[in-house]
Amino acid sequence: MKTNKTKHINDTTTEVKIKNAASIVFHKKGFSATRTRDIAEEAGINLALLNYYFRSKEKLFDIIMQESMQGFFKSLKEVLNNDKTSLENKIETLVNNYIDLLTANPDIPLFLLNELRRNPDKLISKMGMKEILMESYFIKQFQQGIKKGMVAPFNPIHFMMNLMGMTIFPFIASPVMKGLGDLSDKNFDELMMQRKSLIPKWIEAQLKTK
Amino acid sequence: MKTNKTKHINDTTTEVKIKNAASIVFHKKGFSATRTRDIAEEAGINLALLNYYFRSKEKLFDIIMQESMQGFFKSLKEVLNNDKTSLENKIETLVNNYIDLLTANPDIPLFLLNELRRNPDKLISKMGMKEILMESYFIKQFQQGIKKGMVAPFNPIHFMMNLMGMTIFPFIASPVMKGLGDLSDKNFDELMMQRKSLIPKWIEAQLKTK
DNA sequence: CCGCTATTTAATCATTTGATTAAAATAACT
DNA sequence: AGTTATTTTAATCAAATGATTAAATAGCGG
Repeated sequence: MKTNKTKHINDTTTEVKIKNAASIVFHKKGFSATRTRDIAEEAGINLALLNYYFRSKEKLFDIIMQESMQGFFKSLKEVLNNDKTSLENKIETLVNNYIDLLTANPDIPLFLLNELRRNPDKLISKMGMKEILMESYFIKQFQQGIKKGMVAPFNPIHFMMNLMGMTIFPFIASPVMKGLGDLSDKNFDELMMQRKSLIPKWIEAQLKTK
Repeated sequence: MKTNKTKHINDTTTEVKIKNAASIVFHKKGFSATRTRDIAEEAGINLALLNYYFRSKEKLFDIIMQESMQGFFKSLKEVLNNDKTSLENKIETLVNNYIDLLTANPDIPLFLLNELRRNPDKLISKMGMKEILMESYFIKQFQQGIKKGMVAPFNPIHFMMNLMGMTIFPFIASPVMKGLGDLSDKNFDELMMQRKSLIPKWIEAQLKTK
C-alpha cells in the first residue's frame, strides 16, 4: 500500500494534490454537482488515481467535509474558550477572524451549510457543537454580564445568530448584496472591511438593548 | 398541444401537479441532486410526462427558480416601496413577513442562494435588484433620517445585510444553531418568534449607533 | 358510435459517471 | 543491474439518468 512517503521528495504528494483539488471543486460545486473527473482534472492526475488513494467519491468527500468543518469552527472554539479576554474582545476577534477567513474563502459557508443539511445529526454531534458554546468560558461571561445588568437577559443563542448572521450572511448572499447595492467586487470587499469595526459596535449596542 | 383544460375538472392540472412536485424536490435537494424521476414520483406521474410538459429538466428548473425568486422578493419590493409607512414600520413588517415565510418554507433561502451562485448575473439583473433597494421609497426615508441626525451615516447596504442576516441566516444555519444551543425544533421556532420583536429593536439601536 | 385530439404509459436510447482491472511505468532497495 | 513494491495509466464496466418514441387511453364534438 502507501506506507512509504520517501518517494515524493519533490513538491506535494499525489494524495495531497488530490485532496487540495477535491477541496476546491467540492467547495465550489457541492457534492452532487462535482464529478470525480473534475477533481482529477483539477489535480492534474488520472481518474483512476482518485479511486486508488481514496476508495470512493464519498470517502474523499467525507474527509474534505471533516477538515473544512474543523477549519471553520476552530477559531470559534478557541476564541469562545479563551479565559484571558473580555466579552468585547471576543466579539472583535471573532468578527475579524471570520471576515478575513471568508474574504479569502467565500465558498466555505454555503458549502458547509448545504452538506450539513444532507446529514445534520452525524456531523453536528461529532463536532461537539453543544459544548463549543454552552460550556464555554464565553457563556460564563455572558451570564455574568446579565447578572451585573450590563447585558440584557436574552438567550445567548440570539447573540450567536446575530453575530454570525451579520458576519457570515453577507458572504453567502454576496450576489444578492452586490445586486441590491450595485456593488463591484472591490466595493463589496471594502464594505466587509468596514464591517470589521462596525459589527462589534452594533453587537455591543444590542447587548445593552432591552 | 395543451390548450384544452376542460379535461381535468377534478383536482389540479397535471402540469400544476408536476410544478408543485418539482418545487418541493428542487427546494429540498437543489438542481444537481434531484433526479427527474424523483419529481415524477413526488407528482405521482410517469417520467415521460415531465418531458412532455416541460421540455427538459433545465426548463422546468428555470420556471421553478423564477417563481421562487419572485415569491421571495415580492414582499421586499412591496414593503420597501410603500410610501405610507414609517422606517420603523417597514423594519417590523419585513422581519415579521420573512420569519413567517421561512418558518413555513425553511428550504427556500439556501435553495435560492445556491442556484444564484451557479449563474449570478442572469437572475440578479432580471429581478431588477438594483431598483428594488436603491430606487425605493425606503432609501429616501433612510437618507432623510441621516440628514435629520436620526440615523447614523453609513451605506444602506449595511442595513440590508444586518436585517437579512439576522432574519434569514438562522434559518439557513438552523442545524448549526440547534446544535450550538441544544435546541429542539420547537425551541427553535419559539426563538424565531421572539426574534420578530427583538430584531426590530436591535436594528433601531444600530441605526442610531455611530 | 366515430374520428380526432390531448394525455398518459411502457419500453428503450444514449450519455454520463463512479468504479474496476490489468498492464505499464517508476521508484526503492540490494 | 536485477528484483520487488509502489504508483500511474489506458481501457472498460455497470449503473444511473435525462430524454425520446411509439403505442395505448381518455375525452369530446359531430
